[in-house]
Order: sequence, then C-alpha cells, then structure tokens
Amino acid sequence: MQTTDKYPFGAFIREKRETLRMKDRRYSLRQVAARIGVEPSYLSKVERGENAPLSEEKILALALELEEDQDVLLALCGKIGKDVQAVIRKRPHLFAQLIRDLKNLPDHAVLRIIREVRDGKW
Amino acid sequence: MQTTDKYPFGAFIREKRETLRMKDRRYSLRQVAARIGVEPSYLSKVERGENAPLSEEKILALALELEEDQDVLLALCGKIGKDVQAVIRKRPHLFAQLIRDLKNLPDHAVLRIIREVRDGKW
DNA sequence: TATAGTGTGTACCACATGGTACACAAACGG
DNA sequence: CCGTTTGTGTACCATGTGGTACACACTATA
Repeated sequence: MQTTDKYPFGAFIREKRETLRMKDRRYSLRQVAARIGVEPSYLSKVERGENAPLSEEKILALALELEEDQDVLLALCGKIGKDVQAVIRKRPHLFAQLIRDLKNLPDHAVLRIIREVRDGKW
Repeated sequence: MQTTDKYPFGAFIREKRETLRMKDRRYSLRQVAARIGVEPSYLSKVERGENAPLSEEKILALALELEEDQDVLLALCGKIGKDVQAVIRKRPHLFAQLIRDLKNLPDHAVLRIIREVRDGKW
C-alpha cells in the first residue's frame, strides 16, 4: 500500500516541487533527490507513482524540503510515524479503543480534546 | 521488529496455550496452528521466537483462540491494527498531534476522555 | 555551439515478510 | 505394543520494500 488513493503521493509532491521551482531553481528533481538522499531516477519513479516506496526517513526529509506536514506526507504513503506507533504500542488496548471511538468525531471536537489536554485539564 | 522485547510474543502465547491445554487437549500446537491457518512448524517457530512473523490476520485469529486481547497481541508483534491505522491516516495531522499529546497522560485520564466521548459529551 | 544540468528507462540488488512442505524422533493413548 | 499425535529441524518459496548505478536524450545557458 504505497499511496492512499484519494490523492497520489507522487503527483502531490511533484506539483509542490515544481511550484517551488518557479521561484527557486534549486528545486529540480535531481537536486531535491540529492538533498533527501536518494538517486534521481528513484525520485522520478516516486513522483510518477511507479510503486517506488520511500522510507519514513526520506519522507520526513522530503516534507522538510517541500514545507509540507510530515504526518500528512506519511499518510499519503500509507504510513504512520514510528514515534506515534510507539505511543500506541505501549498501551495498545487503551489507545486502540480511544482511536476507534474518535473515528467519527468531527475535527473541532478532537481539537477541543487536544486543547484541554495541553491546558493540563486532565 | 517482530517483538516488543519487553515480553517476547512467542513465550507469551506458548504459556497461554499450554495453560489452556491443561484443561482441554485441543490446544496442542498442531491443532491451534490448524485452526488459525498456519503450518505447525511455523507456529512452532513463532512460539520459540525464531523471527517468524505472523500476519495481522493470523494474530487476530490467535487472539480469539487464546482469549487474549487482539490489540495487545498485535502490539506484542510490533503491529497496530489496520482499522486503527486507517482512522489515523484519514486525519493524519490531527490524530498524530493528539496521540503525541496523550503520550504521558496516565491511564485514568485517557479512560476519562474515552468515557466522555462515549457519553456524547463532545 | 559546447557544456552543464535535467528527467527518465533499464538493470540489478539485499533484506524483510509471511509463509509451505515434509521428514523425523519422542511421547502418549488404548 | 502399536498407531497416533506431538513438537521441531531443514529446505524452499513468492512477493514486497527500499533502494543503487548508469546510460540516454533533451533542454537551458553561457
């Protein structure tokens, strides 16, 4: 499962990269590939959606390059950050239950929980 | 990453299986293997922690067999249920933030959130 | 008009995942 | 005592993951 087929990961990052490139020619495929540490031909396959999976490490680096949200890019690749996974695996039943219960809750309600947790209300 | 090395998955299920077997001889390794749909030799390797990964499907079946919590057994194998993953991937930033914020919250506080969500307080 | 940089095609690779198939010796049950 | 059942050892396999290496043709640029 490489892409969440709602929006192909490859097309998404290609578009973003080319947008950035209009202002700054350092955003060529080759140069970005070099900065995130893969071969240009491989990033090319990634951007064309040719079932070329990127490791979490490279995806995070790419998110920094393209100024995109790391969790969103990971999700577009069908992945979830290892740090988040670790949190869940430490208390699997608790978190699995919570997440299933939050499945259909609207964004604003989840955001309210986040705010209250941060405010130390718990 | 096959086991969360805090408690080896293999040893855990072997112990549970042998406990069940004292009351009911249908819990031999071979018969359990047959019921969850793997070869006995493979389940043997699993139980001895020989880096023999089980698919999510088999882990869930095994949890039913052994009357163990599915999320816990998955976690012991370093995995997270696909249903839970799907929930996160649909709103990656939102849920990643929430989970990171809940990382150090004690169980009872998380349970309180779960209860309030279920009560429709949100 | 050289030359540097660009995206892509092709070939190849190592390791992980998730198993099957079968033989074998020991133990167990009737 | 004999057949069945048991756990395990060994060999093998397909597919997925996450890439590298290099040649090629086009394009921009100086």
